Amino acid sequence: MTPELRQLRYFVAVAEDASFTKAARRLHIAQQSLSQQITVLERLLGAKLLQRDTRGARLTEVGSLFLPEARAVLARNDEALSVLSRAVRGEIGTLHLGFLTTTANYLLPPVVRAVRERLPDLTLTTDDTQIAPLVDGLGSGRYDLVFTRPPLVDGFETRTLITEDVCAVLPEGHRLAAANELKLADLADEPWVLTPRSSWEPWHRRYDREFEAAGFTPRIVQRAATVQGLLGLVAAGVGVTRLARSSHSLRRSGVVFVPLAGDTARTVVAWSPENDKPALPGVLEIVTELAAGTDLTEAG
Amino acid sequence: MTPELRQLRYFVAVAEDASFTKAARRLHIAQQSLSQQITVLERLLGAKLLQRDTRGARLTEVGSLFLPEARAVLARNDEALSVLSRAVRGEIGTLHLGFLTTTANYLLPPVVRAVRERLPDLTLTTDDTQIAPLVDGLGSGRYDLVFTRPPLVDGFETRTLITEDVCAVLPEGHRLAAANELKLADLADEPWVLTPRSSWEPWHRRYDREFEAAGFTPRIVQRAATVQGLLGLVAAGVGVTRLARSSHSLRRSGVVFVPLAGDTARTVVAWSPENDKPALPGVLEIVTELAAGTDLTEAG
DNA sequence: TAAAAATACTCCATAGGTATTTTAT
DNA sequence: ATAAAATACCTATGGAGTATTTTTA
Repeated sequence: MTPELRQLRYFVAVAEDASFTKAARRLHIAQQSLSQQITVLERLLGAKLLQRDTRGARLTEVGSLFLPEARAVLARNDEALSVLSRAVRGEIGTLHLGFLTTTANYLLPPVVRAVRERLPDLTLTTDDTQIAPLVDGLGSGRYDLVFTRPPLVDGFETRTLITEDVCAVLPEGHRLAAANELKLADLADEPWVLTPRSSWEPWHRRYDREFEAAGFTPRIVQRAATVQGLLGLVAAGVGVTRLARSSHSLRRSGVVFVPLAGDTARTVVAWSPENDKPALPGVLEIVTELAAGTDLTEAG
Repeated sequence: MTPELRQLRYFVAVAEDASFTKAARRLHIAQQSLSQQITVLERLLGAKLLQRDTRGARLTEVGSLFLPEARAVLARNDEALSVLSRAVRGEIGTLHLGFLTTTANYLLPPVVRAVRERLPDLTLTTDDTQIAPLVDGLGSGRYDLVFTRPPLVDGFETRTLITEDVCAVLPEGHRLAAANELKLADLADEPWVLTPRSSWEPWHRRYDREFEAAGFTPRIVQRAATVQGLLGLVAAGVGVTRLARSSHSLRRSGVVFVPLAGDTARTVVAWSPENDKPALPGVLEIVTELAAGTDLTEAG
C-alpha cells in the first residue's frame, strides 16, 4: 500500500509546525484525527517519521529524509494541476489548421503568426489542400479549424472572416477587359472554364442558381481543378471564368479581373460543433480579431 | 480540492487500456466503481479527460495533456517511497562519528574508508575531541557513534574493537627502560605524570583501583590533559606514566614504551540505545568486521 | 442486438469528530 | 499541574459492490 497525497500533506504540516496540535489547527481538523492519520501513515510506510514528546513532535532521521520527498510529490502534483489548468484554458495543446489552397496563400502566414504570438505554447499544424479533403478532415477530426469558402455541408459552424468582390476573369485584350464593372449576364455568350462538378458539389449547385438567376447557362469549354489551372486557361484565351478578387495574387499576367456588380464571396473559418478542444474559442477569437483589423487579402 | 493518487492511478489505467471494463479488471475493482471514480475525478478537476463511446474510452485533448502529468506524479511518489525504503535500510542518511583524540590518529581513516566503501550514500561527519565532550555528545545526540576507551558512564552500549597492551612510558635512559616487561609495582617509587582527575572521573577511579591493587599510591608531580602533554613531560624527565601501546604513534623520540605484564586496554565503539538511526547497525557491523580483520593500531 | 458505460442503490471502511487518558516536564 | 499526544469510541462521508438502464455502432 502506498500513501495518499492527503497523508503526505498531513505529514509535511506536522513536520513544519513540529506540533500535531498546531498542524491540526492549520489543516482544520482535530488533533486526534491528525494523530491517527500520521499513525496510519507510519504503519503504512513501515517507518517512524516523527518522535513525539510532551512538547511536540520532531522528525526522526527517516522522517527528515522523507520530508523533502513528500514535498516533491506534492509539488509535482501542483505542477500537474497547473498544466491541466493551462490545458483547460486552451493555452497548451495542439490545433490542426486546414487551409483551402487558394486561401492559404494569403491567410496562412498572418493567422499562424497571430496565434503563435498570443498563444505561444499552443502547437499548430497546418496543411493546405482542396475543398473536399478539407471538409472531410473537419468531419473526421483531422482538422480542428479550416479556412475555406462556403457553402460547406450542414453540421459545421462557420464564422465569416473576409468578404470580398467576385470578379470576371478575362484574358488580356478581351473586349470587356477594360470595363470598370460587369454583370454576370454580360458573360452569357462567352466560352467558360470552371472547376469540375466533382471537386465540390455545393459550390456548383450555388453556381447553377447564380447562372440561372443571370438568365443563362454557361457554355463550358474546359474544366480545371485548381484556380491556377483556370487562370492558365483564361490567359491562354480558352475561356472566361469568375473568381474572388484575391485569386489575382496567384497570377498577375495575361488575365484581367473585372468586378462583377453585387457579387461577393466570403472566406470563413469553420469547425465542428463536437470539437471540444479548449483552444478553439481562443483561436477563433484571435482569428476574428485579426480579420477585423487587417485586410487579409492584401497579404498575398 | 485536489485529486488523490488513487484517482490518478485509475485515470492512467483507463487511459492505457482505452476501456473502463478492462482497466477495472486490471485494478481489481468493478467497472461501475471505476466509472464513478473517474466521473468524480473529472468533476474535481473541472475537465473531461475521457471521451466515452460504445467501444470504450478515448482521451480528450485535455486528458492526453494530463496523462503524462498524472504519470509523473505517480512516478515521483514511487521515487519518494524508494528513498524512504533506502532510508529505512540505513543506506542513506547522516551519521556523526566522534573519536577520542588519541584513537582518531589510527582509527578514523580506516573506519571512514570502510564505511564509505560499503555505504557510499551515507553521509559521515567526524570529529575528534577529549573524552568528556565525547561522552556528553553521545548523550545529547551530537554523536551517533563514538570511538573511545572505557569506562564510560552507564546507559550506553559498547562493543570492543581493539584490545592492546598497556605500557609503562619512561624517558630514554631510565634505569628500567631496557626491560622487556615490567609490573606496575616496579614503578611505585617513580614520580608520576597523569591526566587531571577532572578530565574523566571514571578513568581515574579505575586508575585508583589499579594502583591500590599494585600496593602503592603514585606520587603525582605534574598533570597534563592530553597524551601529547604526558609524553612531553616524560621525555623531559619529569616523571613516568602509563599508556596504551598505540599511543607510541604520537611521539617516538625521547620516550620508551615497556609492556606492563597482564595489563590491557580496550578501544570500544559506543552508542546510545535510544538512537534509532537505521544506519547504526550496518555501520557497527562494518566497523566490527574491520576491527576483526586488521590490526588497527598498526595504521598509526 | 450486443457491448460498453452510466445510473441507482446498498454496504461498509475509514476519515474525522468528541471525550478521555496517558505521558513527560 | 500543565501541555501535548495517544486512545477509545462514535458519526458520516464516500469508495466499492450489485443490479439495472442507457447508448451507440
